[in-house]
Amino acid sequence: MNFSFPLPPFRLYNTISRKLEPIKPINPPHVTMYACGPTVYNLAHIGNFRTFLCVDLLRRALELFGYKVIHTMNYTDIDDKTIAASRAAGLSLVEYTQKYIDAFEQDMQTLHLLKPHFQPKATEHIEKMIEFIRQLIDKNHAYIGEDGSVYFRIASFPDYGKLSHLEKDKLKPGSHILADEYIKEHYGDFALWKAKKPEDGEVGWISPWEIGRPGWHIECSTMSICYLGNEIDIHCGGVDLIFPHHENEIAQSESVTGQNFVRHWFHVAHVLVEGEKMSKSLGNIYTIRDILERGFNERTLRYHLLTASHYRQTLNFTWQGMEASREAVKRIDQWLSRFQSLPKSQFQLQEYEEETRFLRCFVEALADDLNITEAIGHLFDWIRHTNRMMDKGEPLPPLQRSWQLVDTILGIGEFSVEIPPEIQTLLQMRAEARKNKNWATSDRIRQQLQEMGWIVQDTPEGQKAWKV
RNA sequence: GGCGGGGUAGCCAAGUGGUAAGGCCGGGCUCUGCAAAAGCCCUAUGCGUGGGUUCGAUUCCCACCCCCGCCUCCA
Repeated sequence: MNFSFPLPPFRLYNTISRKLEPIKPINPPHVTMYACGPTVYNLAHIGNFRTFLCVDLLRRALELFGYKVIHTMNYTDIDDKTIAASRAAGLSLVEYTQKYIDAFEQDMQTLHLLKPHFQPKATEHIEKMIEFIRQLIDKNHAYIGEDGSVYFRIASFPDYGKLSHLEKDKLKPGSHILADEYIKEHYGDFALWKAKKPEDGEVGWISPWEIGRPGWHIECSTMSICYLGNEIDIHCGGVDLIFPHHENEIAQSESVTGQNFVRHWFHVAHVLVEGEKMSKSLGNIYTIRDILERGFNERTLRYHLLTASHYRQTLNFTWQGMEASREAVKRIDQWLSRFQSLPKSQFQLQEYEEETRFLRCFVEALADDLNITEAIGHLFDWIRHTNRMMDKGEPLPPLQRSWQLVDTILGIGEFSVEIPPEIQTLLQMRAEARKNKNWATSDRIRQQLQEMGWIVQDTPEGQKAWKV
C-alpha cells in the first residue's frame, strides 16, 4: 500500500515493559508472530475469538504498514480436557480433537480471520518437545520427580517472573494445590513431561522417562522456536496466559537457547457477558453459532468484537451492544451502496485533501497501539462528510479506494447482495407498478418482500434491496 | 496480602494541561405517494469523591470510595 504521507512508527504496548514501544523486528520487513491458539475440546466462544480477532487486527495493521508477517497459531490438542472429553465421547484423541479443529476453522472463516501461515498441532511435535526437555535436564534446569514426571526448576532461572512481575519467592500455594505437589522442589515448578496416569486411558508417548505426555507450556516454546526461531518479534494471547503460561514459556525457552525469547508481548483483555464472567453455571458462554442463531450476522459480530472497545480493555458483551453495532454496520453498508451506485463520472477528485487527512488519521490511530475505536471515529466522520457531498451532487474522490484500505483492517467485506431471480422478478414488478403510480400494488409487493426477508428502499437511483 | 486494569452523557466508547471524538438510542426539520435511507440541528458547564499544583485540570500530584482481572494449566 502506498501512502501520500509518511507512516508513523508503529507503537504497541509491551506487557513485559508495561510501556508503549515501537515495533523493532529482528529481520525487517519480516515480523514473526506466534499466537497461543485454542484447546480443541469444545467450540470456541466469543471470548476466545475476541482474542484471535485482535491478533488478526494486529497482523492486518502490520501488513498495512508494509511488514511481512509470519503468523503461527498452534492447536493444543493434548491436555487434561481433551483427554477427558474424548474418553467421555468414546473417541480417540485425534478423532475427537479433529472435530473441533474443523469447527474452529469454520468459525475462523465465518469471522473473516486471516489464515495463519502455520497451524501446528501439539501432538505432531512430541519428538521435538522430548528433545527440548532433554536439553533442559542436561542443563540442570529440570529434574525427574518421584512420580516419573519431569519438572522445570524455576530456581534455576533468575529472571523467573519478569513478564508477570511476580516474585518467585512470593509465589504461594493456592487452595487448589494438587495432591502431588510435594513431589516438586518448589511449588512454582511446573511439569514439562507428565507421567501416564490411569485417567489418561490410551493416551501416552514413549520417552526417555516414563510413558506419558507433554506438559502444557512446552508445546508453545517448542513450536515457536521450531517455526519462527529462537527469538521472535511478537507473542500473543489472552491476559490470562501471562501467568503462568507465558512466564513458563520464557523460562523454558531462554534456559535452552540462552537467548531472549520474545521481543514484544501482546495480551488481549477478556470478554464479560452482561457484566459477568462467562461460566457454565451462568449459562452465558456464547459460541459464534449461538450469536448467529440470535439473528445477528457474522459481519456485525466481527465488527462488534473488534471495535466495541480497545483490545486492552475488558469488553462487556451485551445484546444492546450488538444492536448498536448492527446499526453501525448498516450505516456503513448504506454509504457503500450509495456511492457504489453512482456513475464513474462523479468521481473526479483524484487529489482531495480531506481524503488524505482521513486516511492519515485512520492509520495514525492504528499505529497508536491499535486504537481501532478512534480509527472508527474517523471513518464515521468521513462517511458523514462524503454523504454531504453526495447530497449536494458534488464531485467525489475515489471512495472505493479509501474504503478498500479501511476494509483491509476491518475485514467486514463489501456490501454486495446476490439477489435471487424470484426476488428480482418481484422488484421488477414493483418498479413497473411504481412507474404507473400504482401505490397499492407497490406497497403490497414491498410487504411481500419483507415477509420473504428482503427490505426494499426507494432512492433517487431507484429501488434498493437487501436481506435482513 | 502482592501485581495490574478501570470508573467520561440513557447505553457503548476515544481523548487532551486550555476548556469534552465517534457509534447506538431519543427529539426537531428537510426530502418523500407512504415507508426507509440520507443530510442538517439538538442531546455531559460535565469526565467516581475530596484536597493540592497551575493563569487554567477531566487530563499532573496526594488521599479516599467503588468495580474488575491475575497470583499454577482459563483467550
